[in-house]
Amino acid sequence: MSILEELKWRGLVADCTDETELTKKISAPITLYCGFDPTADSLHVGNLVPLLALRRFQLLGHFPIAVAGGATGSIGDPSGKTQERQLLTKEILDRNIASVKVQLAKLLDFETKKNPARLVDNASWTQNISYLDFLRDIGKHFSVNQMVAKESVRARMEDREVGISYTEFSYMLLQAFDFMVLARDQNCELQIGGSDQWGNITAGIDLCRKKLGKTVFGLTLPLITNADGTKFGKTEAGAIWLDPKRTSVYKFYQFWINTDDRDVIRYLKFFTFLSREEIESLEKQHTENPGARIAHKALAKEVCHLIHGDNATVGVMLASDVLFGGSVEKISEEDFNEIAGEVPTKEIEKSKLDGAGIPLVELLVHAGLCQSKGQARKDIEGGGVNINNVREASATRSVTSNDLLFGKHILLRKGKKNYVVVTARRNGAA
RNA sequence: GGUAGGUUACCCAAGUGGCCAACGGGGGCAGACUGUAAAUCUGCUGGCUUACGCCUUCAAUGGUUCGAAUCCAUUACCUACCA
Repeated sequence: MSILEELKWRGLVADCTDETELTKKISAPITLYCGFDPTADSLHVGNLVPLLALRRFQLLGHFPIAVAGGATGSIGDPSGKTQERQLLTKEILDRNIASVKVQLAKLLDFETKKNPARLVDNASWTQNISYLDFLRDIGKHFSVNQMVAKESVRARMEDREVGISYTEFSYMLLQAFDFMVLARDQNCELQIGGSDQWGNITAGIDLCRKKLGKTVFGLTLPLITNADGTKFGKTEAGAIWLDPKRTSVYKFYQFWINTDDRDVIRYLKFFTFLSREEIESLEKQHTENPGARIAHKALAKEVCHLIHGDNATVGVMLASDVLFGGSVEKISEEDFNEIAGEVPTKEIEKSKLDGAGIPLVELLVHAGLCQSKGQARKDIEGGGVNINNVREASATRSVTSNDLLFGKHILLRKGKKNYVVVTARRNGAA
C-alpha cells in the first residue's frame, strides 16, 4: 500500500495538490517536511497527527524532516487564530525549542541507515539573512493582493476589532521561505501540515516554482473534531500535553479511554499504527459490544505506549484496571502501592490524622478534588464523595488513622472517575 | 470631534431604588440510568459557616439615600450614527 492510500484509508488527507502527479512522485522515496512551532515547552495531542504522519511516511521508506520553528515561532502564525498573539521572549522560545526538539526526536527514527529522519531549526537559515535581502529576494515574489485573499489573513482583516499586525502578516513568507530552502538544499518535495496550513503551504509551493523553477507538493491533514462538536485535545482543565510533567501519564491514558464511542474508530486510524486488519477487527468488536470498550482500551494503550513507553503504560493500565475494575475493596496492598504512584497522589502529615483527625471537607480541598470547603460540603451532600470506595454522606465527618488502608493510604473519589490517593507520611519526613 | 447606547458571575443575557448573591440559557460539577459511553431526568454552580447567619461582588472612583447593580458626577473601554 502506498503512503497516499494508507493516509486516505485512515481519513488523513484533507487536501492535496496535484494528486496524480504526487502519486507518481511518491512511488519512489521522497523527502518531505513538517514544521512545529515551539509555542509552548511541550507538544500536545493536537500536534500528534502531523507528527505521526511524518512517521508514517518514514515507515514506508520516505525521508522525513521535522522542522522546529525557531524563526517562525518567534513571529506567530495567524492561521486559525482570531487574536494577535503575544510574542514569546527569546528565553522562553529557546527553552521551548529545546524541549520540543526532544519530543520530536522521540517519535522519529534518526538511527536507521536507510531513511533516517532529520531535525532542523528554521532559525539556522533565517537568522543571518538581512531584512533588505529578504525583501528583495523573497518579498518580491509575493503579491499582497494574493496574501490578503488567504483565509488566515482575510479573517483577521475583516475583524476590525483585532486586526493583524505586519509581523503576523509576514508569517506566510517565512514559512514559504522554509519550504524553498528545504527544496533547494535538501531536495524536499512535499510539505505536510494541518488543514489550517494550506495557505502557508501553497505560498511555499508558489515560491519554489518562481524561485527554483521546481514543482513541489503540499498535503494537509484534517482538523480533528470530536463528535460532540467540542475541540479535540482540550479538556476543562486545559490541553492534553505530551510532557508527563504537564499531563500525567495517568491523565493521558484516561483522556484516550474517555473517547466518545462515535470517535474511537476514527481515532484509532488517526493516532495509532495498528494495521487495517487490526483496526477493522476492533471496529467489529466495538460495534458488537460497545460496552466492553475494547477499542477504547486499544486506543489508549497504543497512544500511551507511543508517547510514554512500555513501563509507564503498563503502570497506568494496571492502575486504571484496578480503580475502574469494580472491586477496589479487594485490592491487594501490593497493587495499591503500585498504583499509588500512578494516580494523582497527595501527601498529608500523619499526625493530622491522630485523635479527631482532619475534617473530610478540608481533606478534599487539600487533595485538590474540591475548590472550596463549601463546594466540598455540597459534593458530599450530593452523594458524590467516596472514601476508600464507600460513599460518605456526612459533611461533618472527619478522617482519622482508622481510615488508612494498609496503614498508609486513603483513596478519595469524587464523582465517578476522579481519584486521588492521599498518602500519610511521618512528620518531618520530606 | 458631535450625538445616542452599552459595560452584570466562566460565556450569553435579564434586572432600572428595598422582595438581589442577582431571572433565564449555555458550559461545568455531582446524582439516577449505564459501559469510566451517548441521550434523558434531577440537584448544585461567589466565599466562610453544622445551622441562624455573616462577608465580598453587577467596569473604576466618588456622591445622593435609612437603603444602590439600579439615581447623580467623573474616568476608562466598547457599539452605532453623524463629521
